[in-house]
Amino acid sequence: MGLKGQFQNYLREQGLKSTRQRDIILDAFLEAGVHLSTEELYLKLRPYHPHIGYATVYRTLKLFAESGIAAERHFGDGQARYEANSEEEHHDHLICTDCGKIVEFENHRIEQLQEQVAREQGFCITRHRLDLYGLCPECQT
Amino acid sequence: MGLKGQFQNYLREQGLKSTRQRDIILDAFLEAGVHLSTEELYLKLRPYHPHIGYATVYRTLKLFAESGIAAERHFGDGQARYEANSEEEHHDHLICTDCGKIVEFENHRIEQLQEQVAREQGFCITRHRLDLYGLCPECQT
DNA sequence: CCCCTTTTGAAATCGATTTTCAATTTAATA
DNA sequence: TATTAAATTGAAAATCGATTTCAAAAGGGG
Repeated sequence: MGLKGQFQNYLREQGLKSTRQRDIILDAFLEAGVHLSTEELYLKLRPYHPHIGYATVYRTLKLFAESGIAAERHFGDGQARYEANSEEEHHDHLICTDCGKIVEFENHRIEQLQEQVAREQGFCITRHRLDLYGLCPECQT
Repeated sequence: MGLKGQFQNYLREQGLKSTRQRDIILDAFLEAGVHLSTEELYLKLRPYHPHIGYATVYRTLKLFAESGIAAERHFGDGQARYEANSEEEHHDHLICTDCGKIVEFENHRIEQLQEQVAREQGFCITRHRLDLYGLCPECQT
């Protein structure tokens, strides 16, 4: 099942309603790719759907996060960003501190080591974040 | 040289002044251990030094970060936190999502793998953050 | 001590986030 | 299909932490 179905399920389970706005916002969100802020998504929508308010975009993104189809992230620029949780697979980020480019990666061995570290401390991990900040190839003068 | 000396050096180099407030705030900061927010440090100081304003604490913590003796961190609760940079050694965090407890750890192998991943993408890493969120032993019912 | 620069503290401002509230929409039920 | 209760919407207001302003105070070299 895709993220759209997953979201519909969540709405049903919670007794929430499926609305035109939520459909539009979800489509735009998925289409946009990753790492949109509330404001960016709002501005992207406005030309086509000027009737959709900022508060609705804000609330809908929160709802995406609650439903598990998206995750809220903070990359240090003071704005929350959301990324779609494409089934199962998790990814971490390489962030260029010069141009802001974000590259995703995955490394199973690192994840294993994280589990091991947590186990040693008696922790049970539910999620993690690993961000590597530096310069991308283009920005290394 | 300790962090205090390092900070005094920084002030001298930059032509900034050493003040009573900065000394008091630095002492309280170092004594408190890690991970204080501006507000927490301000409240901690207030009973003993009611004359020190919030803005001064705020500015002084920023200054600690600039001088390199502290680092600004965000753990997702919307508040910036500062931790002392005890010489050289870097550490990552295990964060309990229930009680908020923060445990530090270090794993050289993970750092090596991070370097490797970055190299593969052509990135040159300057810093990273690795936070593991989950339940601490006490909070696992 | 003088003077210039930096710092301080209270209050104002800022920008993002979150809430409020009346009007509207959804969807279950009759 | 009409009714109705509950959820949603959008604009505006409120909130929250972070940051700046500005006049008064303090540091520190000469």
